[in-house]
Amino acid sequence: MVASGRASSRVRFAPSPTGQLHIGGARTALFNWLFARHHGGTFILRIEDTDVARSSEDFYQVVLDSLKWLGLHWDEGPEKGGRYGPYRQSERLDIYERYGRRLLEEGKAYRCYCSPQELEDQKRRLQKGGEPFTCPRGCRTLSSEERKNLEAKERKPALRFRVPQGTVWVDDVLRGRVSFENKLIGDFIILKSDGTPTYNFACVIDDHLMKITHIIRGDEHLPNTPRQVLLYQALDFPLPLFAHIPLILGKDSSKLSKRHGATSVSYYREQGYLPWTMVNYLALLGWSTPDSQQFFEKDELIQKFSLERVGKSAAIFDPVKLEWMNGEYIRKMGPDELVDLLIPYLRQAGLIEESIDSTAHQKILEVAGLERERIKVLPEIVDLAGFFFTSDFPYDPVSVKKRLEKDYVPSLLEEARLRIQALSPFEEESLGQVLRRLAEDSSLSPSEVFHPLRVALTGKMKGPGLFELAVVLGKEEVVRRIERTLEMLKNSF
RNA sequence: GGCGCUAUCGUCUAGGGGACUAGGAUAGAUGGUUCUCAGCCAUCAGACCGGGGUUCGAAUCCCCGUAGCGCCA
Repeated sequence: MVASGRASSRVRFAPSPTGQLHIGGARTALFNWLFARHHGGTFILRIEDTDVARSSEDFYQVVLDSLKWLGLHWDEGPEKGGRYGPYRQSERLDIYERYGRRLLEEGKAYRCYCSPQELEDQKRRLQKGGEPFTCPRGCRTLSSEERKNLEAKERKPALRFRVPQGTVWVDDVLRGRVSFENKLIGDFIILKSDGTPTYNFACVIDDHLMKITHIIRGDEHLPNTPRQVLLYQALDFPLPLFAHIPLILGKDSSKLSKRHGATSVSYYREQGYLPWTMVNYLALLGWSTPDSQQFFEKDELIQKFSLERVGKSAAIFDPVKLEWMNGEYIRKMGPDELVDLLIPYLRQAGLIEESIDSTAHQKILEVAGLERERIKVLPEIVDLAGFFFTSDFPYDPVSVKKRLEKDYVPSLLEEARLRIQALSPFEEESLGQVLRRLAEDSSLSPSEVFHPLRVALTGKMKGPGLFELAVVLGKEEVVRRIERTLEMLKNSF
């Protein structure tokens, strides 16, 4: 099977702007992009927006933005141009019409005058009998006189492809040779009565005109492929190579669709996932290396990717593993890089100023260093580390009850306050010594000292090391927070 | 209803006749490290859809079922 591409490989991703770019579409785009980059070929973006009712300019923009965010930049397409444009099908209607006329003149297509309602009825009727589809009026064999009659009634015809007899063989890079009986396909519409092309027709013409060599697309198109192959043959176009990649399914194992909710690329972008996490995770849905490698850098992924190692069975999208992977990538990141990503979220939460001086930056850097192993998605930084930036943080009731509302705590905090105040220098090591000494002097275990103090300083039971976080807060602030906690306890008892 | 695709731990997967007491990742459980959480380390539990063949030998090849999914302006 010829799955290897040459430098002249041309592949495309052809989304419909009828919704957000979803995970499945992104994965298809990714495999095409990887294939092109691996072989030094060309990655083309084509917009299939002939369905005017469902397509929108907003979605068009979202799809482009999502692809860019993922880093799947196209070589030809909207905003980029290219020799084979236009790259939006809505701007290519005259082309489809031309080819439609050609097939009509060659007798390979005919006008069909049946109404949608008639066709619907016919379909239901035939479905029961298990018969292949034929159009109810027998438009296939209409005489010119009958045709004239119908046209006089102003009924607009659709253009239907005359499927020849025989068997179509589809050679698929991943699935081998699949056969379909022509007579079961039935003459299908190529141009609707309003003049817009059907998916199969527009797709074939564009793929040919854009010189696509490898059609890598979702499995759901495999049943469409024999129709397309028939069109290639009728139009005398050379066949490209097909590769139908497995679908991505939702938790309920039905096709992952917009209905599943959190399935759009933009959603994960907003939720604070890193673009490369998405790419890496998506690559692993349906593709793997012999050693099941989990992490790839960009160049490495391009270098290792191959169609041959794409699996055949559908995969369920697992947000839990995606989250894990995002956490891993956050931990791998350099501190400066992480800080840049965190700042927008801290700003949005009103925890830091618009402008950040070097002191502030330094503090964020330290906080990032302390919290990085806990962050799985970027916005978590707000809940995790809010207390570093504001004294007005919430006290978790459970933590207060469990760690602060004890008889020994007020005197302990009072003593801690005094000793910390006297402490100089205020460093992790010296603070640790002081607090351990305090435990000893009070006949308490270190934990009995650390835990209440942690809640006093952060409002929570969980978080970074006590000494580390205290040093970042600074002595003054630590003392202030202890005082405030004492005040709070006095009032509640 | 017809046609098509697919079928290994809950999930993502490795495996392409003997190296399989079926490997890795994730999620789960347990223990260790530690002031908590997270992380890290160690350990455990967990799968070849069913039935027939082919073969000395089948997760791997073939057939039939079954199930899931997809397509049929």
